[in-house]
Amino acid sequence: MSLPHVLLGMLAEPASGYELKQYFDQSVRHFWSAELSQIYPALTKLEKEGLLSSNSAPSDKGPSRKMYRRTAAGKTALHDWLVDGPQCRTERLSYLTQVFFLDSISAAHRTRFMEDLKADFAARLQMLQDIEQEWSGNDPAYPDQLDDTEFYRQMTLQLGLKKYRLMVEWCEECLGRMRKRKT
Amino acid sequence: MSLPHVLLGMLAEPASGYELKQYFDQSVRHFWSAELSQIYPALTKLEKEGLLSSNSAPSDKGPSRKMYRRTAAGKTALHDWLVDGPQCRTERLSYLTQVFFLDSISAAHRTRFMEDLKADFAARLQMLQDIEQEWSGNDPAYPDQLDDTEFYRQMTLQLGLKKYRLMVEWCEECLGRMRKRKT
DNA sequence: CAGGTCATGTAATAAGTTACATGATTAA
DNA sequence: TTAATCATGTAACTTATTACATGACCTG
Repeated sequence: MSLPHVLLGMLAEPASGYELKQYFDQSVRHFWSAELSQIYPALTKLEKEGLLSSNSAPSDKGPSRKMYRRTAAGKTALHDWLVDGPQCRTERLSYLTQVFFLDSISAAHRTRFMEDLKADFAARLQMLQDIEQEWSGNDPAYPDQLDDTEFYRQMTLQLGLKKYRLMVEWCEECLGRMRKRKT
Repeated sequence: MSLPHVLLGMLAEPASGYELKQYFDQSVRHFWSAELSQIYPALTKLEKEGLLSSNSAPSDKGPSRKMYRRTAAGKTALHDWLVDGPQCRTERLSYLTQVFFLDSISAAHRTRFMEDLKADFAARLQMLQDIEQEWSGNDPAYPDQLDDTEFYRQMTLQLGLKKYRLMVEWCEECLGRMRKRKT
């Protein structure tokens, strides 16, 4: 039950469903995502529950948009969700189940697998590094003098960077250990 | 579409649905899980597709069990899944979306949140450390002289250990940075 | 006027969780 | 005999993905 809360969080400023999808793709992409076909019904439901209100508004480009804003009840719901403490659902990492059964394929295929995995993590790391470079370059307050809103967002970016660095490192270690065994 | 493949992977040795659930809870719990209500239909479907076969067999304790075994086609399906390369689905980490919006609550609540998060990661780390200690204590081959099957399983354990250590470290860093800002 | 992007939705399917239902066997 | 564990399943619901449908507006 997180998507509704993420939407409530993003609606500190009024926005349309279409815009919210863009926020997803720009800012939280490395730890959450949602399709438009999931966002629109979720917004409708939140409005029905009184956590959001909406009105039609003209757009700069294109047809008129349905702008949603958070109600007082919506703000409370967001607050409650956060104060309730961390939500750690069970992670599901397909690629780790694959590593777990990696003995089922040939040594050559295994090496290939771990190299592909490393490349994938390296690419994700690069994306986050680009974001950080841009952010730190444009904002002298980066990272510890940022205002609260940006400070906590930076914390999630920092974790992403650390994590993907670790993933790449782990892949390299694995490849090294695998090489040693072969000889 | 991973659960069927995980089941195929686990069925290197014949097992019942009930046993497979126990394997889930014992071995891959930190990166995959499944309920019995999901496992049973999945097994039925895999049998219908010819990737598994089954027969009834008496149990040591309790009623008779339906033992599944992997067919040749099942082994091929597992092989293909692995050779096809790493499956990196989009991760969904609720707690990171919460951190992202942490500016919405009071400083005291934020600190509390990060401390709870740290405690959660620390507990998970402890569990994995216990597993490692037992394993390395009982098996002189640990970790680099293990046979292939166990070697690749150990790699997933190693990543878990690294990752949760990093998570705890990140929480501590965050708490430190938050403290500095307050003054 | 054709193709792109802006904009909002529905339908069908897949994946996963929670609750419910049933019954055998065993240990206290 | 009664509670726990062993054992298999169904039903209802939630969450998420993919495909489909529609139409406005803008640029070349």
